[in-house]
Amino acid sequence: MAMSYIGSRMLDRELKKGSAELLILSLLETQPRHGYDIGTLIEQRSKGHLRFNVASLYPLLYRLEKRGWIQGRWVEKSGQRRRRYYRLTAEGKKILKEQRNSWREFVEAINSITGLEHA
Amino acid sequence: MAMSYIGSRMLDRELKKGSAELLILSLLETQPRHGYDIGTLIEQRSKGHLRFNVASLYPLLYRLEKRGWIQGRWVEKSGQRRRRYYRLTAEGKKILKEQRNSWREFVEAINSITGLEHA
DNA sequence: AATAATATATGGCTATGTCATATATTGGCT
DNA sequence: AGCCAATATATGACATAGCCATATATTATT
Repeated sequence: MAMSYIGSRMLDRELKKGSAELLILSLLETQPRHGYDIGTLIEQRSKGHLRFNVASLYPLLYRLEKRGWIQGRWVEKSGQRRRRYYRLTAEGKKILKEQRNSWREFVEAINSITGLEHA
Repeated sequence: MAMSYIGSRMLDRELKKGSAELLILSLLETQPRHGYDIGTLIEQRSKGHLRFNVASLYPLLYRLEKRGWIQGRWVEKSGQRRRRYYRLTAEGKKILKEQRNSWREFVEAINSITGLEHA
């Protein structure tokens, strides 16, 4: 029944749903990357605050590819397991720009309501 | 089947899921308020950027009350439809503090990843 | 040989916002 | 009086997307 809410754990989980796409698109902006790389990068750069479960990450990559925002290709190298590298498409770049603006507006809106109510 | 994604509409929608609790707890910090008041306040203070559907708002209030974070009571006044006013409980204040910290960390984490990737 | 790290994959679960719709009251307009 | 907008709360069915658990396979380390 899932009875225990740790409060901020709950917040984190739900917030991630909205930011996952923006994170991935951002990381693919300058260079193609494979899934595992994206996952570890998010964890490292956020200093462990954000961690994506692989069961969220790979399905999300498939969705983004299906929508035409990213494009993947298999790369096989000797001495390495095969990897699927994703690059940002033209459409993806457009969406990234939109989502960056949207994110900024969202943060401002939340802060305007939650930051020191009386003010 | 929901086939069309407008990009940033998607981001907005999902992000709201994680911030709804924080918004409501924040608005109840200084004074008790009823549901409809909370809904309109969120819309006004965010200058229309955030708008909560009533079908999200009321069930959320019931959940928060069930968890003991807020406490509601009916108020009936002549010349007014009855309203249910919610106030923040001691537990709710604790959670609000946690969620504020969590929100700040979250924004920092996202910005550290999405803000100008090369840097 | 055993274990850890790398790398991708998926079925079932859960949480929560949305759409659509419903009920009631109050106030303003014509 | 009749109509409609705003106020105020309520709920069933649906969609989305991250999580848990588990699986497979390759490479590196002990």
